[in-house]
Amino acid sequence: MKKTTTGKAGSRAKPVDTRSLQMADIARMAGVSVSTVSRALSGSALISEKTRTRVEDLARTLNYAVNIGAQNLRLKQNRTIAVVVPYDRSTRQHVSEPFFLSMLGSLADAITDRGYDMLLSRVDADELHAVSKLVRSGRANGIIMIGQWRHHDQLNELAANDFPIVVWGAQLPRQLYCSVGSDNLEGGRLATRHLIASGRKRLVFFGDVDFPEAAMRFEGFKRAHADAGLRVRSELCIKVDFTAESAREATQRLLLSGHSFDGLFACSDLMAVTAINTLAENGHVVPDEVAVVGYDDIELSRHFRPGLTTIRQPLEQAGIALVDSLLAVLDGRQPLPTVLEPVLVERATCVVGAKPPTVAQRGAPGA
Amino acid sequence: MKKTTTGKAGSRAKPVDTRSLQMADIARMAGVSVSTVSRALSGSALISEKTRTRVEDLARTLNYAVNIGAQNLRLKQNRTIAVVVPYDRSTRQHVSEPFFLSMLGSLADAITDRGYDMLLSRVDADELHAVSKLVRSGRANGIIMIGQWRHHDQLNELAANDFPIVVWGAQLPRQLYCSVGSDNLEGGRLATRHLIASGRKRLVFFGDVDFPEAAMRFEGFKRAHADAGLRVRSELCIKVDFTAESAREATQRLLLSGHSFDGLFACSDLMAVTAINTLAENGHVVPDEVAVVGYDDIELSRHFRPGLTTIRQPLEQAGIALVDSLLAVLDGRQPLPTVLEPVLVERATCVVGAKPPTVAQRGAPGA
DNA sequence: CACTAGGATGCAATCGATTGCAATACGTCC
DNA sequence: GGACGTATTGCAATCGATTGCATCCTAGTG
Repeated sequence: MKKTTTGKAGSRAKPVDTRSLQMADIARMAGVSVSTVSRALSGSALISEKTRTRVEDLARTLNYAVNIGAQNLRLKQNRTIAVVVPYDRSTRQHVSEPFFLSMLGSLADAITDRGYDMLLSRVDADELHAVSKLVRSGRANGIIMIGQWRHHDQLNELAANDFPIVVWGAQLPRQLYCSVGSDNLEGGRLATRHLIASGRKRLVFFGDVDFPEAAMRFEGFKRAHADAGLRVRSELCIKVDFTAESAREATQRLLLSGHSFDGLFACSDLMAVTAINTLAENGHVVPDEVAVVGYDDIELSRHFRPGLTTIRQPLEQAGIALVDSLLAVLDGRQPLPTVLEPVLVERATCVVGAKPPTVAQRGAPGA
Repeated sequence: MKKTTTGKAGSRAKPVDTRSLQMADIARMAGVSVSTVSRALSGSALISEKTRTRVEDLARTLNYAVNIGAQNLRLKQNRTIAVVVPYDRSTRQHVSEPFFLSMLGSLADAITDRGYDMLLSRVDADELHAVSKLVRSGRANGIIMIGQWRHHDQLNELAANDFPIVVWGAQLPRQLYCSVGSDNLEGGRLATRHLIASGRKRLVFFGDVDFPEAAMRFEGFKRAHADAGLRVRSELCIKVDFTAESAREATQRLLLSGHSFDGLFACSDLMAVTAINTLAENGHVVPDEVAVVGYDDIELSRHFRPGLTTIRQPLEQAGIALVDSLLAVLDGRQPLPTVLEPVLVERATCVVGAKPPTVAQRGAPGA
């Protein structure tokens, strides 16, 4: 009942099994040894022109492809990079958050371009150490993790063991792993400075400073205030996690609180957009009464009206930098963290019969 | 200079190489054979309780993980599903198109839940046959392709050779492969009927009927007209591909053409949103003058104002159906195509001081 | 013609696991 | 005490490739 895997041609009964063609088959048909086929297909100089052509033609004709698993096993390589998207059970944030998705696209391009395969994996953010299994088990050569979350220490521990990982996120003190991220402090400062420059004085901050990225942006928020001789109003600094619901709630609470404000810096476009919508639903005009600046410049922002001014993270560069850094790590080098320059993307408010994008408006505080 | 791989303990010099731990190491340390370790770790009943515990503990302590490559080679499996996102050089559409990305998230979840890994791969839409290499080379067990594009025939050819593939897209006549998709005809009909029900009579269609999905939606568009005793105005049916630029251009050309219209059905939310913005920039009020319905219900639409009425494709179900169908195919069965029910998502126009979402408005034709 | 250099090819070990079958150990029963 | 059953364990083949080394063949040279 078992398949007798003799060297005989065997019964060519039904190809139903799609039992893949192997080198041995090609070898037999070409009348040479497996070694020769292997060498011919890998372009070894040892093989004569004539033989190589014959083997190559045969392989092409039969639609043969080298079994990568076996090849990898033998060569101890695998040309695969795992991209890990942690998800947080508590905030229920997951892979479909728009920013992550854009990042994925950018990574897919960069990885493919370099001839690697991309393995996409989600892990519970509380089980980050589990990712090491991807490498230990030979699934992937190395890992790109999107976001540090609250797990700087876990990441450090991994890196301490020479684990090939590169992280998208903030550059932190005493960081053992290589990171790629935009300059969050500068980003926060740019956004805030923009609001201040347009005459806003009572600025709201939306973000969760438990996340390193958000903490840095908050730092920038404070610096910009200091630079302008303004003080940060702690009652306007609100902890909002990266979900739309959280932002909606926070906005409503803010309106109810009665604190006045005329500007808002949100740590993500999603928050910003939700805040704007919530404000509008409550009869407040954006940007006249409240100017809003977001972060990330996701696809959404490009189509949103009123135009959402935001801080763009150069995602394409990010994908490339992440991949190249990881390849460097795999190559035994120790690449330095990459800090990308965030860019303020100022979008004109294109209301019907759009006013020119004047910057120095002054509106009555909301609520 | 070469590594002498003798059975000796060898020089434990530097673990720099991170040369991975193997079963042989565990075996040596546990004082048993490799076979025993393998059985112990895979929970074979042949192994005594005592030995198993010892081996398991050792493995855990040493942070050992079975080399999946070798395991797969031996077991002739690989528990990996490749998700292929074709990109089209001509329309320059690629993986970051919002709808694709949402689909990815949904697939990642479904695949992970079933204990498979997900390999993400982009291929040139003109080289679709190249995907078969992923399976022939043992990279993945099967393939989920997102979108049929214009390549029904190529897909059929693959499927004819018992190639394990499942496709997200329309169900077409004489289709050999398994597809999962929403009922595009019904979707188009729903959207159109909604426009007609709100009193619109001169409807624009935006889409590229070279894509089967769009063609079906157009069919629904025509049916709804017929049902209502209206005629389709061919001068208002415009070929627009799935990019924002194309939609913007088309809208402008439409406005310049002087043809009057009071409703618009776009084959994607991206088109719809772009059209709305372009209309607004040209001084036209949506939805008063022109009512717009999109397709997909991407994240963007949830946050867009005026609220975008759209046809939702149930992505979560889609991901699950795609994965389960593929698993069925891999299991040798022939799953039937899945047709998911599209849903009309009606969003109130939430302008400041929002009017109630009355449906029966009648506006002056644009341009 | 014998000898050799060197080009082309094949043999067999190897990568790190799994598993059929043989071998061993131990206890029980006649 | 010997035969036998059962519970464990190990040996060795195998998965599909790559590659060091041996072998074979041919042509060139003295």
